[in-house]
Amino acid sequence: MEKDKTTEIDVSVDCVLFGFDGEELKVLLIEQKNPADGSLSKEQLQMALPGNLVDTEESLDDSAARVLYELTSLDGIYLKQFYTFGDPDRVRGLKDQEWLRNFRAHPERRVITVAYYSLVKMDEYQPQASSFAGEAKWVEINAVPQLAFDHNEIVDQGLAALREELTTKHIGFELLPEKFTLSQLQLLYEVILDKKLDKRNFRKNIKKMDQVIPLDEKQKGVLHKPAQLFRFERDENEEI
Amino acid sequence: MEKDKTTEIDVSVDCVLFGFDGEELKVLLIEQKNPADGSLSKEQLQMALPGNLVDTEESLDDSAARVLYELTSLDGIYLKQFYTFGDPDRVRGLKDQEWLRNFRAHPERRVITVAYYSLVKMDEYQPQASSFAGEAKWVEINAVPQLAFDHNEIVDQGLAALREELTTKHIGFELLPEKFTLSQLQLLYEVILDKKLDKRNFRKNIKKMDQVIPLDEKQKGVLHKPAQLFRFERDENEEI
DNA sequence: TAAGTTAGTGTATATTTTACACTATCCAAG
DNA sequence: CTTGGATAGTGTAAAATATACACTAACTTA
Repeated sequence: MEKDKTTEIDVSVDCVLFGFDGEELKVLLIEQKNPADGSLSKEQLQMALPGNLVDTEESLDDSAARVLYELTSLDGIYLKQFYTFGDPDRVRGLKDQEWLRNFRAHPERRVITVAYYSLVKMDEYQPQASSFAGEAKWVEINAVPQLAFDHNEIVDQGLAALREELTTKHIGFELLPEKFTLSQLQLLYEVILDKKLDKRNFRKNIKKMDQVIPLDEKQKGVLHKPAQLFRFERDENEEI
Repeated sequence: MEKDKTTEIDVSVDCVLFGFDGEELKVLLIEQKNPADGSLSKEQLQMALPGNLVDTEESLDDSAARVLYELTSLDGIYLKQFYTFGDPDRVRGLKDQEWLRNFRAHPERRVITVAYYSLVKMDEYQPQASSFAGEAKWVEINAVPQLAFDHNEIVDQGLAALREELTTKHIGFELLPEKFTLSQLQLLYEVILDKKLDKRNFRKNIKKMDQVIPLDEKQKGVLHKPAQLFRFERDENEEI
């Protein structure tokens, strides 16, 4: 009698894509270009995280990678599941947000979303004419507007997860160009953690991890003492 | 054209229920009593984690609490989401496990599961004639047999999450009776972390958290020096 | 009252974290 | 070619934290 049950629930993934432009930490958000019914004024337009329904034969990780790829054409990017959001009314029944529901889910069904965050080198990123029917924009993390659904909460938790992972596993390199200086790296840490760090202590810490490798090369064309360049070497046993 | 999509995916929750009997760390597993078709020999019987499909109007957290309640009649228990497992074939298509699918999902649909772990005081636990059609058993964590689906992986990751949370947030008290001695608490830590701890250092650590409150009461009826009893006081800003 | 058993306690050492300031090197401008 | 502006790069002392370690106290039972 319990046989052949199904749930009336849709499953999506959402990605909190972090990027760093050398100064500020940003999040990639998408925006509806032309609301289908024209009923939304400029003010009512809301941005949202890139996300999509999970395909029937696709793992959650693959689905998140697909969302990321469709948006950025980037592949092999650091991508990590951090939480699943599943309140019954987190998506359904929000009158203002018809346009978003249109490409996300059946209007009668609730949707739970498995959230990932991802670190993208902004210089490699190519905005893509979207399968999301929206325009992608980098938004400074402290200037994220009110988003659709519960996406503000997802961004907040994603940032918390990023901070945690940055301090314990030092994943920050993923956001920098191939060759970087220690000052650039420090600035990245400071921006993500939102606090100043001590230069000498920071360098001590970084140098005792042996994934940071000095190159035979210095910064060029700067109007001050040029810094040593470094590259990051991934751990053997690490997946992406 | 992307409108009215739905996913062909079922959503369940699974709970890794940890219990401590004063000596060993245990996990609650359920076992099928009478395979419907009688085709499964003793050897083929597999145990599984308690879990269930998420109801249409129920949040994921509520769903996990319900599974826990249906199994133990316990309420207000520490319960934490730790990961969502969603490989396309993690449930569907496993021939040996028809009986489990019978009460879990439609045989044609894949199911993703949001995994929670939970800490249960074993002395308060009352095994319940099950809505799971199976018998519940506490199994020592190091003696967990091969389980159904990907449930061994879920147990492993649940244990890892428990360890993490124990060391950072000291949630272990949830597993002990109301009044406990520091030796009992230390043993609990040792069993979960699977390593010996230094008695004096452990006590120093515990005593500098001010959630552990000494009572005016000592152990009775033991054949050695009776220990001071303590109780745990929850943080103000903590949810369950 | 002696033997068995676990409770309970402090100190010295090692390790990790923090705080802190000056010299070096490049570029551009005068 | 000298000076000023800018960031790079470096070491040490003090504080805080973590570790290692062994004996006395209190109860029960024989």
